[in-house]
Amino acid sequence: MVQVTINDDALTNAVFETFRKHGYEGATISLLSLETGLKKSSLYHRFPAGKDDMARAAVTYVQMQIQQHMIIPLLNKNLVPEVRFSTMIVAARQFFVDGTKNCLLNVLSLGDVKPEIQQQLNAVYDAFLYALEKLAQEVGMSAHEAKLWAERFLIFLEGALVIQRLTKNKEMFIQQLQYEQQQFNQLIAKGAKHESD
Amino acid sequence: MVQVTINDDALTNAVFETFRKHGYEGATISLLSLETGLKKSSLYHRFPAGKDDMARAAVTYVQMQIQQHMIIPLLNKNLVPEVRFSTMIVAARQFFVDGTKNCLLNVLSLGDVKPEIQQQLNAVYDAFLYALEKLAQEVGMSAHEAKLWAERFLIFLEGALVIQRLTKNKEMFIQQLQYEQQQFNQLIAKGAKHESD
DNA sequence: GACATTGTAACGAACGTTCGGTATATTTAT
DNA sequence: ATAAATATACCGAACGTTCGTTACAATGTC
Repeated sequence: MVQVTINDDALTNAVFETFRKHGYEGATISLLSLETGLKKSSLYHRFPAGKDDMARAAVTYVQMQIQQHMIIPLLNKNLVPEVRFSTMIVAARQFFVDGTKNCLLNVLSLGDVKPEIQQQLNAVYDAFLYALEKLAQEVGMSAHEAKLWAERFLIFLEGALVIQRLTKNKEMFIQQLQYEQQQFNQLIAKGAKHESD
Repeated sequence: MVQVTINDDALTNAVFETFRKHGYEGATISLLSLETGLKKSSLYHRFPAGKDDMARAAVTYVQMQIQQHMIIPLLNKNLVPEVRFSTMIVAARQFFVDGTKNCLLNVLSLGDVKPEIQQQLNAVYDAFLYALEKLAQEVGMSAHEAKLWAERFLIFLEGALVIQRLTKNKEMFIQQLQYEQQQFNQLIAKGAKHESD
C-alpha cells in the first residue's frame, strides 16, 4: 500500500483551491479526494464533520490569508498610505493569481448557504472593508466617503474576478488593479495639495 | 391525476430564476421541477436534451432580455446619451430586482463549463460591452478609453451583485448604480463644457 | 505491541435520465 | 356534427450512477 501523507497546510490549501474553482456543489468528495491525493475515508479522518468541515476550513484559510497579507498591511501605520495600498494590491494579485482564480466569497455564497458559512464569509468581508475604510479616512475622506470608497473597491475586486473568469483575458485584472491604484495615489496627491493650501 | 400546464415563456423564466439563484450544479432537476411546477419527466419533454438544454434556454432568455432592455436603448441614437444610460440602469435594476438576484454570467461560469454555454455567455458580455463602448465614444472618449470605461462598468455591475448577495444590504446596489450614473453625467457635462470652449 | 493514519467496501439518498402510459388538444373521416 | 385517429403534453416509476458518509480491516510509525 502506498501511503500518502499531506500536512495540514497543504491539505487545507488543496481543499480551498478545489472549492474556489468549482463552488460548494461542484466540489464533490471524489474531486476533493483527487485534488488532495487522499482517499475519501482519509478526508473524513481529517475532517470528521465531512464536507461542511472542509468548506469551513477553506473559508478559515481565506480569512487568515486576507488578514495577514492584506488587512494587516492596510492598517500598518508605520507605512505611508500609498505603500500600504500597493502592498495589498500585490497581495491580491498573488492570492487570485492575477485574476485567474475565483474568490471564495463569491462562489460559496450561492444558493442556500449554511448560516455558519454565510456568517464566516461576512466576517471576512467586514474585516476587509473596515481596513480599507480606515485607510481611506487617513487620507482625508469623511467616514461616509470612506465607507463608500471601500465598498466600491471590494465591488470592483469581485467584479473583476467575475469578468476575467468570463473573458479569460489574463491582462485585464492586472490592468484594472493598476488603474485603481493610480486613482488612489492621485486622490492622495490632491488631498495633500489641498492640505498644504 | 392532476395535470399542470405552463407556457414556454413562464417555463423558461422559472428555469432561468432557478439557475441564477443556485448555479448549474445547485439547480437540480428536482428543484427545477419544484420551481416550474412540472414533474421531472415533463421537463424532459420540454427540454429533450436535458439539463444542458435548460441551461441553454436560460442563457438565451438572458441574451434576449439584455438585448431588448439594455443594449438596444444604449445604441438608440434618437435619444441623448444621459437618457440612454439611465434607461439601461433602470432596466438593470429591474432585471436584477434591485440587486437581490444574481447574474447568470457569474453563476454559470463556475467550474468546468461546457464550451457551448461558455461561448453563449461570452456573446452576451461582448454585446453588452460593445453597446457601452459605442455610447462612451459618442460622449467623447477615445476608443481605448471607451473600452476601459465599458469594461469597468460591467466589472462594477457584476461586483455589486456579488457584494450585495454577500452582505444582504438591499440599498447598496441601488446607491452604487446611482453613483455610477452621476459620474457618467458629470463626465458628459465636463466633455460638453470642454467642447464649448 | 500500540496507535494514529489510510485503504477497501459498502451504505442510503439523491443525482440526471429514460420509458410506458395517461390525459388533453388537434386533426381527419364519416 | 360526431367519432375515430393522431399528435402533443404531462406524469409515475424506475433506471444506472454518483453523491456524502460510514464501518472496519490493513498498513505505517513509534
